[in-house]
Amino acid sequence: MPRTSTKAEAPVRRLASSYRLEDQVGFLLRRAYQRASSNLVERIGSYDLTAPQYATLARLYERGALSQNLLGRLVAMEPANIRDVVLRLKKRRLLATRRDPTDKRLILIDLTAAGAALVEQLIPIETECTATTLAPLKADEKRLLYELLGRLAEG
Amino acid sequence: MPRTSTKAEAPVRRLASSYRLEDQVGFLLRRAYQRASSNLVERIGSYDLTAPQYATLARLYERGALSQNLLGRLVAMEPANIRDVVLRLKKRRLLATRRDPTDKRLILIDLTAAGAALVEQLIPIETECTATTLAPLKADEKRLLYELLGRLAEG
DNA sequence: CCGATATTGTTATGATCATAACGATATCGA
DNA sequence: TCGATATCGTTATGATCATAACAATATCGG
Repeated sequence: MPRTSTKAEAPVRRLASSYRLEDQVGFLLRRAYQRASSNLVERIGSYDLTAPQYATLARLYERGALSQNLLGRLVAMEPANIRDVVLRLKKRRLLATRRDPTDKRLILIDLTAAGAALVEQLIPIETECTATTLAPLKADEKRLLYELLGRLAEG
Repeated sequence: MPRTSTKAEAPVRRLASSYRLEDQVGFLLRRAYQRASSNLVERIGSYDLTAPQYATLARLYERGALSQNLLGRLVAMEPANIRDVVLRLKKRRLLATRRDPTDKRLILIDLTAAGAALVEQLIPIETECTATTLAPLKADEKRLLYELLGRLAEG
C-alpha cells in the first residue's frame, strides 16, 4: 500500500543543464526547517503553541521584559509579525503588556506567572525535540552544523 | 547613528537554567532560511517571484509535466499550498494545466514556453544567489553542510 | 465483481512571513 | 532650540504554511 504514487511522472523533456533544485541551499534549509518545526509541533502542539510562539515565550523567559520591537528582533520577526504573535499570546494571558513610562513609544512585554510556568514546562520538551531532530547526526557533526548555520544566519 | 536600540533591554530576572534559544536547531534553521530566502528575493524579486514559486518552476523545468500533487511533494508543499502557487503562476501564463486523460483525478501541469524561458533566465541568477548565501563557508564546509542538511531533511 | 481503502484535488480556517506606508514619539546635530 | 532623522508600533496587502474535512476517482483484495 504505497502512500505516494509516481503515476503522473514524465520523462525530462528539456535540455537538462546540470542544475538541480536540491543543490540550492535555500531549498535544503526550507525542508530542514519544515522537519524541525513539525517535530516541535508534534510535541508541544497539545499546548496549542507554534514554533514562533514558543520562541517568543522562551525569549521573554530568558531576558525578562522587552519592548515589542526588540523582542521581535530577538526572535527574528518583523514588527508587523511579532505584533500578531504578542496579541495572540496576550489573549491567552501568557504574557502581559504595559507602557514604558520613560519612552511613550514602547510597549513593554513580559511573561505572566502562567506564561513563565508554561515555559518551564516546555523547555525540557523542546530540548528533547532538538535532540530528536538532530538524531541523524553524530555529536561532532551536530557541533559543526551549529557553527555553519550560525555563520550563515549572521551573513 | 545606531539602527537598533537596546534601550528597553532588562536584566534576566528568572532562575536562568542553561537553556538558550540559540541552541535549538529549529531556531537556527529558521534564521538561516530567512537569510537564504531574502538573498533570493533580492535577486529575483524584480521578476515578481518568491522562493517557493521559483522552486515550482524549476522543478517543472527539470522534470517536465507533473501532476499537481506530485509537483507539490517534489517542492515540499502541501496539496492546499501548491494549489495556490499553481493558480498564481497559471494566471501569469508561466505554466499551463490540463486533465490527465487516463486518470480523471489528476491535473497535469507543465511550463509554458514563457515559463521555460523565464526559468532559463533565472537559473544562473539562482546559482549565483546560492553562492552568495554560502559565501561565509569554505568549499569543504559547504559540502559538509549539504550532507548534514540532507540527512536532517530525510529524518 | 465490488466493497474497503487510497489518492487527488478542493475548501475552510488560522498562523506565519515580508513589505510598504503611516502617525507618534525620540534623538541628534547645527 | 528646532528641524532633520531615526525608531516604534500600526495598518494593509499578498504570499506562504499546516491541518482537517470533503467529494470524486482509482485501486486493491476477497
